[in-house]
Amino acid sequence: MGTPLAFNLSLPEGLPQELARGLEEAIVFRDLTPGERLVEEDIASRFDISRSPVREAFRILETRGLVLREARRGSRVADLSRRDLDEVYACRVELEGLAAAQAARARSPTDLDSLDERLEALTVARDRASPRDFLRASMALSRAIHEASHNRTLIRLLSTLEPQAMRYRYVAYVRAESLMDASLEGNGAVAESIHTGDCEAASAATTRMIRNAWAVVGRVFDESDAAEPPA
Amino acid sequence: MGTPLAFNLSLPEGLPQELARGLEEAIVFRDLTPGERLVEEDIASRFDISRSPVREAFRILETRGLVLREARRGSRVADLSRRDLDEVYACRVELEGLAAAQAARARSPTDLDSLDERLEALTVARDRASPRDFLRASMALSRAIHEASHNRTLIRLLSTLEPQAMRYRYVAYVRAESLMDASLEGNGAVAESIHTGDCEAASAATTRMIRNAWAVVGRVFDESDAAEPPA
DNA sequence: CTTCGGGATATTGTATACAATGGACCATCG
DNA sequence: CGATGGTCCATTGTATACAATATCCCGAAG
Repeated sequence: MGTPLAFNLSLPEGLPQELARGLEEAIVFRDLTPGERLVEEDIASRFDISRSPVREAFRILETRGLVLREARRGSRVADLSRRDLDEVYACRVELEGLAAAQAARARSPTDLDSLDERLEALTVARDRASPRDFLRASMALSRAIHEASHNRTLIRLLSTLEPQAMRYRYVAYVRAESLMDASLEGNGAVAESIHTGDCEAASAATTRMIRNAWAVVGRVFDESDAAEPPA
Repeated sequence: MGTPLAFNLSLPEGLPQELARGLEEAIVFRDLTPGERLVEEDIASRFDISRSPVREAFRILETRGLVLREARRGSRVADLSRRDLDEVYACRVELEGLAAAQAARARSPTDLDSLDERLEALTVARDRASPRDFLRASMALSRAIHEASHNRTLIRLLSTLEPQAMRYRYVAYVRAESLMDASLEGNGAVAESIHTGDCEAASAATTRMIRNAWAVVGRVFDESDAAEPPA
């Protein structure tokens, strides 16, 4: 297990949200390991806050599939498994494809600027060859695409699905940094289609990219032992 | 506005979940009207409980798109709009299609029994010509299909999407009861494909059914003034 | 040696108390 | 008469206290 929870709480967006963001990063980057128990009082005292915002943060993470809560039995970090990976990617293919198509149709000039900006940042992160930075940049770009769809319901669904996917991507990027190149290339193609306004192309480029990532990330996952065997 | 919150709390599944279920029905069936403010203390005192479980219930409903929460400004029932309707249905086409396809592949004998049972119940509800009963039965059938996919991530996503759709379906069924016939027929076709195990057919039947419903429900919605004009 | 039961303990679920903030109302001033 | 500022109040956000329950440990019985 990694560094235990070394982040600070600012509060521009509410304590629970801020805490959830920190815990989410800790889970994605494996500072909190799969299956690890999360005790409300522990987290609360660690950040010198009460259990109320901690509970709310746990609920947020539960809707993102990162934390499992069982009534009166406590919470724990969700396990990683090949089955879960397949579930997440099957959903991503559909929803990301839809997001790209709608983004290509509904995009605004502001959206395109945001897209270009974040694609540039992704390139920079790739050159730094840091899986963490690359993933963060990739997450930001994805969100920009989702926003460009101007479909708030879709954005809501994707915001609860993407963090779950990030965990598998992180495992894969650490073991095979070259994967970042493929991701960068795929995202470039998607961005271009969105610029053009070609819905079909945007959707096709996206589903192709994600299906490809699915295959590779899945292979790397099977070769690693990132999964926690059920105790 | 309708009967204000006339349901009781049993507690087989936790107080917040039970409360959320009741409030969800109240919102779907318009006992709580779009835009209506939801004050934690009011609900709490009405059911003789404290604000804690009420807050948790609100959060659950927020993830289902039924309640909007703004920091320190309180919660209110989400508005209905043509735009929101289109957003929800665009997502449903993709996710329900995927669920049907995976159900056709992964179904177990138990799943098929459950499917038949609920399809039968749907027929009965149609004959009763009660939009409420029909919707409840329809929701149960949908869930059975989702469960049959054995894709927990997909189930999670759909459980946060479907309640939002129910609101629009309710409005439409009240104004045009004949819509229930179309729904029954569509669901029959889907169930048959799942029985057969034909993924393609199951997916196609589902997307066809939902796209058709989208068109009709949208038309009825436009003709009604179910939407709350932004104050 | 294993199994069953009972009590202690750790942890969550709920209730209540307190703090902080946003909005409304009203008076005053330009 | 309209704008501006200040005070009050309604409501949420956070903290703390209390209740309930699942789990673990240990001892006794088979």
